Amino acid sequence: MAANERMSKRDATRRENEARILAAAEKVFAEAGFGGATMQLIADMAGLPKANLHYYFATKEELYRKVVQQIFEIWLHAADSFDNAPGPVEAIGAYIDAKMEISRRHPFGSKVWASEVMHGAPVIQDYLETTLREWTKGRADLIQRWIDEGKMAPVDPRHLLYMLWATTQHYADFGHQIETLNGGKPLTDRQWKAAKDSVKTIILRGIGAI
Amino acid sequence: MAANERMSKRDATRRENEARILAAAEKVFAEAGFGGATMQLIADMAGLPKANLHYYFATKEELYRKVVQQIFEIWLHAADSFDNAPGPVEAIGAYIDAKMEISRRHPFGSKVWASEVMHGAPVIQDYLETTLREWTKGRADLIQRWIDEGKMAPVDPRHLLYMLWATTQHYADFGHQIETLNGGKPLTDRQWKAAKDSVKTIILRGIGAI
DNA sequence: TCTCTTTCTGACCGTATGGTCAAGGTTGAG
DNA sequence: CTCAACCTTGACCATACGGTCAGAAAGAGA
Repeated sequence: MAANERMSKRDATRRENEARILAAAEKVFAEAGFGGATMQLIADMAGLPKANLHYYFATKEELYRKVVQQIFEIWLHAADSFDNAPGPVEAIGAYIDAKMEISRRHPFGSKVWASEVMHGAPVIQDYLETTLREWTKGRADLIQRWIDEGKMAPVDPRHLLYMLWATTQHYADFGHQIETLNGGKPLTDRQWKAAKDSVKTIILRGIGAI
Repeated sequence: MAANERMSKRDATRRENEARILAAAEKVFAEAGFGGATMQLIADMAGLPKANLHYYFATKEELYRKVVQQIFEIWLHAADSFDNAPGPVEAIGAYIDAKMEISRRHPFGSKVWASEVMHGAPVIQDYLETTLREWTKGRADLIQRWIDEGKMAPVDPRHLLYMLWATTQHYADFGHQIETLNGGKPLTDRQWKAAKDSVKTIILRGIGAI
């Protein structure tokens, strides 16, 4: 269906239902894990009968796979921040901003992703071995080039990438812990900014880019 | 029972069985999540009939709680590295070493801990609010003192701590991803050392301590 | 050895879950 | 208006799971 065609009522309903189900599933999978999540709970949260879920998504696995893929897309898109930057300060700074923003806006997705990887990536192992592996190699090469050009200190590019992932995703995956240590209150706008700035400052200075 | 008393056969068996069950449970909970883990699987892995598990641990929740508590102990013990150090370089360096070693030696425990926190800490919320909160405040104050004394750059102590946790635990929690990006092979001794050094270098330079 | 306590285990039970299905309702092209 | 395709849903099913229990086995103390 082309974008300029008028959408039929059916198409609109389908699209909306799928979106509701996916959103509900993301939340339930994040909060209960794959094994702890139930189709009934997802259905209730989406406001649909359980049998209807199985009309749109044949099995729990299929629904889960869609959720994980959706997250992977967002995740990869943030990687764009890395490109078209003259040097490490701009690239890594923008990447940290983007990933921190994802942690803030998509905490459920981040948790589902973390859970998937922690359990051995049963669903997205092929993505790890293809897309992610290539992406990582490309960025590691880029970082190495910056090092060779004297734009930053000689650090292991891969461990730097792991550090970026770990630090930014921590704010989503361990958000509950952070909230608890913040007096039980979610981080405010100001605190999120402070978090971003802290991470950027420490890492950029840590790699000798500033 | 005092330590110098001879242990009866019964006591020895009990101790051994509990240890086997806890080890098996840690692995299964880490790999499948609480919801995905089954008592049958834990029993098989421990080499005991399922009914026997329920003799030692009344419910799945109780077994899980023991596993999580065990991990928290190890986690807290690593925190000792922070003490009795003259300044940030020694303290944070030792802490990174200790936590990286835990990630390497107790990857299952780390995953269970991560999973527990990600799911809202249903079991160890009270620990977060008491022990962890106090520990964090103490170390944050200590870091602030170092800043005031000019031993390191002014960074937000709490965000620094989060960064330490995130970065070190990442090597356990996302170990599968790292292994995949390492050509499907676990990190070698040399690579673990490189990881530790990278983390220490970037962070210690990042906080202006070296 | 005898006896009491602790430990072990196969068989069993109620429940919750993922998934199915048939019947009825709704939509839209021709 | 018609009808075929599509969507919705309550009721249902088979299975797998956590947990129970009665009785057998093994150990400890006398």
